[in-house]
Amino acid sequence: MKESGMAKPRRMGTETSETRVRLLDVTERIMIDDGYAAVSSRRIAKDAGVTPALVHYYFGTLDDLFLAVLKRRADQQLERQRRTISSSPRPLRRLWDVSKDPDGTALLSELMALANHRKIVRSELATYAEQFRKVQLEALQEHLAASGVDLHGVPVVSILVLIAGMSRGLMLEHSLGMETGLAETEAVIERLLDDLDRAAEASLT
Amino acid sequence: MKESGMAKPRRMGTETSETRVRLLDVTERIMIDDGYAAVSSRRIAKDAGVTPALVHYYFGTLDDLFLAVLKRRADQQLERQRRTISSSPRPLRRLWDVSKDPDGTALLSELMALANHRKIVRSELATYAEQFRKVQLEALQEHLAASGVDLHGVPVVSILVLIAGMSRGLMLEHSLGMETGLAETEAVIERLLDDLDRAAEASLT
DNA sequence: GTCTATAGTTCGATAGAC
DNA sequence: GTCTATCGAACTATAGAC
Repeated sequence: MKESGMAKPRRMGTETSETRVRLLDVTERIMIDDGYAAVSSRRIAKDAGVTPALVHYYFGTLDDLFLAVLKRRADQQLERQRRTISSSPRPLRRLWDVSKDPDGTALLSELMALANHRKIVRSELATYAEQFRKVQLEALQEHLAASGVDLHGVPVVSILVLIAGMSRGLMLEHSLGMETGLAETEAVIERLLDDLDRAAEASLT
Repeated sequence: MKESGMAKPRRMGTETSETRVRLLDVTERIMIDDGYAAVSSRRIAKDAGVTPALVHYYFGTLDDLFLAVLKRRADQQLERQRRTISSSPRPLRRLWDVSKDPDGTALLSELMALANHRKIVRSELATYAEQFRKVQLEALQEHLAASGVDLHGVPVVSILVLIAGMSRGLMLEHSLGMETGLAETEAVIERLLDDLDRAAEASLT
């Protein structure tokens, strides 16, 4: 299955085309720098040095393009994510550092905003996001169960929700130009995660 | 100062016009329901039952309209916010409940997304957001200092950043259709805030 | 595989009548 | 205070030449 559903018999570029990859790269960059609303076939074409028609040749509609951006990112990260948690000695801190990546966070924020008024993007994004959380939860639960660390009644999944929410939140406020409380809060969270990681490490020895 | 800078000598409606208020209401509703990208003079006019030209008559440009939406909301909330914290027996829980308001959170999220590519919106929003945080911080610091509660090294401002970030985060994930971990995490945060509130109350008696 | 040309929309904003 | 009429620009998407 290379494209959505039983589409019209229209010509469409191959998955491996270099141009296709470049168009995805350019689209990601526009979304990160100027927001999803700045994405148009003309803008993409201009930035990529091709003509607007090529965008439609490769992706059909803009919805399909957004879905392709989402799918590529998500597939890239999913397997890596699973390994990250189960192989790192400090999985929580590692997860936090990965979540803090400015580009990734910005792109995710834009996709979430986009999902607000593109039904197909919403359902795809929700599916991926749930999948991510479950993969992370499984790996983390395994890790913490083995170490027998005490969370004082806090569900393991809440640590993941906290990491996801606060990395997005801090990044958003920072890119807005806010300052009050950001650095302190980042430090508090990192200390918390480090403490948990260390406690888990200690119980394992 | 009723409008931005030394604008052209163009006619413009009064601040108190009923139509103007209705246009602001309709614009807020569109942003909350369908996102800022759905806002256009034609859409506003249609929903408000007037003609598109009226939007420009009252607000000039769309930027001015967005700024008016922001200003009205912010001014409404600012004084109320200050009173909320210093008058409630459980200020943190109260702040959390207010922050959870779906409409307010959605509108703020849209304004933040909008700020991503409208310079003037960004700087105004950042100014207001910083002002909010400082007002909250001042009131909260006073409250907590009087009660002498122990935060175990967590800065007071971080509680505010947490409330802001997680209320937005939980709401975003919920509106996306996600489920895993949301209810548990909301409960954890509310327990934490309630505990702090109770501790502060107890030290005051 | 990539291009030109273009149809068909929708938009912001303004001028000027009422 | 509200309307009609309209200009000029940007956009999505397609058909068909090369």
